[in-house]
Amino acid sequence: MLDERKLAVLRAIVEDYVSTNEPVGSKALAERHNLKVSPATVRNDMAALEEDGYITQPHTSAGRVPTDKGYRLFVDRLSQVKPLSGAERRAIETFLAGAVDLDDVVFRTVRLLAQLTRQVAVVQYPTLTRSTVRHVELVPLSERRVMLVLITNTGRVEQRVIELPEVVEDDRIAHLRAVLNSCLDGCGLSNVPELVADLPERLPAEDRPAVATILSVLLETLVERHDEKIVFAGAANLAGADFATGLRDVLEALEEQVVLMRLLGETSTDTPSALTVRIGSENPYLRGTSIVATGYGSGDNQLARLGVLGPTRMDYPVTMGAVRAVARYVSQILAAS
Amino acid sequence: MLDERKLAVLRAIVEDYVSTNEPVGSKALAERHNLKVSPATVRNDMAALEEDGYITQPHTSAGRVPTDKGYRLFVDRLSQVKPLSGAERRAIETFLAGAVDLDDVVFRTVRLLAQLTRQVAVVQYPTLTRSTVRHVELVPLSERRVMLVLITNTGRVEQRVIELPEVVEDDRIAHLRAVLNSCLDGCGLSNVPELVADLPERLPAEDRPAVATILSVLLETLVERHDEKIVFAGAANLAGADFATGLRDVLEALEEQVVLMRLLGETSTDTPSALTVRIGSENPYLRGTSIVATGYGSGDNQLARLGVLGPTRMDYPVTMGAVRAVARYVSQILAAS
DNA sequence: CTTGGCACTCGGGAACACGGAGTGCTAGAC
DNA sequence: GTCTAGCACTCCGTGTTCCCGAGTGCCAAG
Repeated sequence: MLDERKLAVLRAIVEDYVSTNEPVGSKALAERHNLKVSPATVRNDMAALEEDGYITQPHTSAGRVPTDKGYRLFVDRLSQVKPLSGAERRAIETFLAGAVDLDDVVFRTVRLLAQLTRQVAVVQYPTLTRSTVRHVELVPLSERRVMLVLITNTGRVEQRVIELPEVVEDDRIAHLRAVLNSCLDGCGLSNVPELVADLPERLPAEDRPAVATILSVLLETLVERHDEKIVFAGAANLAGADFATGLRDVLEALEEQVVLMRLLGETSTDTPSALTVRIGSENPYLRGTSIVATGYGSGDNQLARLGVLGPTRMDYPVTMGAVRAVARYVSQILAAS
Repeated sequence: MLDERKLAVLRAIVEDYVSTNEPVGSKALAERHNLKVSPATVRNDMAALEEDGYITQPHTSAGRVPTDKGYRLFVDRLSQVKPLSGAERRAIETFLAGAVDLDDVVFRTVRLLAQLTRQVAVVQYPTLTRSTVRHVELVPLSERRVMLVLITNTGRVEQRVIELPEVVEDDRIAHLRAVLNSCLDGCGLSNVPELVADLPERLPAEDRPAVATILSVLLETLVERHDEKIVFAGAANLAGADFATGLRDVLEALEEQVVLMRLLGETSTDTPSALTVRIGSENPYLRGTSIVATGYGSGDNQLARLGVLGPTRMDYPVTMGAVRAVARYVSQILAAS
């Protein structure tokens, strides 16, 4: 059905359309890519490709434009991920290496990815659920208030101010901190609830109200944000492109954590480190956009996802190369810290 | 020069233009606002206003549009800040009260302000420089690494992982923590450098390398971010409006912390809690946009600034009301925590 | 000083023509 | 059977013209 040459024609159409943003016609195609055949032949192939739904024409007597299905075939079979240049790689490395804390890593990553791809970059914060407790800190602030600080092995820090039901002396707090740490240190966050379940019973009765309050806040902290935080950058890159769905919808989705989450995470397949590409109508919301995403984190310990979002008419090989490279580097950085 | 009626005409022009987005003509003006005079008279007044540069006409034989100077006069003398409705006030209160930590307060504030004004909201994080140390924490992570956590009275938390030059035992760390806290607790951040200056000398010689490392990181933390962090929300609200300078520039500025900082902060007058309005060309960058901003924080202790950014053609009274109200509420929330 | 009248000016939309790029089809060449 | 050349056809987009209407500026009268 689709012989070699038809595939070559499709590839050429995608490439030309992506770079020129204009429907591509048979004549220009036969010239620019040396297909060794005449425009008429190309036309026949195009007719076949259109028949099968890979391309379409905006109007009679205009050139052809790839459909979502066409892009899909292109991504799956006709293109190779394009590796970054040496200069780009070095730039990534030095830029990410300068980060001082987790926030900074995420911030720099998203900026970098946006700049590299000239699209909107999206990065999910490393999930708490799969990480482990590195340290729990209780800081007395005043007689009735303590601050709970939870530090994970990914460098994430969560803090809460807790209003205690009664006055608790500082050395009791210190003791409780020691108990908590001995109990939780190094444990996976998802195990925390069961690990602290019997804690009140193992402590003096007079401490129980305070302990209960603290634990409830701790548990709340764990469930509340576990993988919700997402940041984006590069919105300015949307200004030029025109979206089927309207710019407004895209901007709204970007600020809606939940939607963004779905777009990025929906595709957590069994191999999360693989590149995921979702094209146009394959997306749950935002039908007019494409998303190139992947997981990051070292090896088996996948932390979260990152990727870029852009118009379906994007340069997939380059974008995929950038996403993959950035994911690798940020994984390295996080593993090292 | 500008009698009562001319001012009324200017006010009417601004109001009509803001609500309709179309140049307003003499006839419509005389009808809609009951000015008790004929269109011809209004035309004479308009000619005078144009002569003085308060309004302009896009083309001959089109209606008039306010200039930046016209908006300025409107804001300064012709309008009153419009207070929020009771329902809006209650909504603000409950929405902000639900915040769990500083990040959350800032996040909710910026979302709220964007939604309330249907513009882009911008909020600067409470500055470190004017706040005080609430607690310093040193958490041993491994033999050669500790985490430094700095908690301020505004609820801000900064943390850094520090690589020590040599192995330091845990009880030395604990001692150092105690010393640091007794030395810094409650002190203004700007005083920290001098307060820790002689610290190495007051400690055993063997600790000095480690202390020096830790202090240098601490000082770095203080200067690095002191008032740079700014977040925005509501970019989707830009989709409809058209900017003189082009949407792309606005989006770029929003992601450039430095530019945003200048836009928001340039106007730190001697009374920072006052509403600041910058109209169009009065802005350093982004000539085509207006900014309504104010400081927040309780009374004399101004923490940072917040505001909204939109097209010069915006509803100033309403926007100013919303900005002022949100600033007040967030000040309350922060003072209480 | 205000008002009604009037001539003038443009901007923008509708109608129209036209050139060009691109297509589909068919008949002939390899 | 597959490729190629030629040809008629179809629209898109652009440029042109025309016209209407909203709005103005000016003038003379109340």
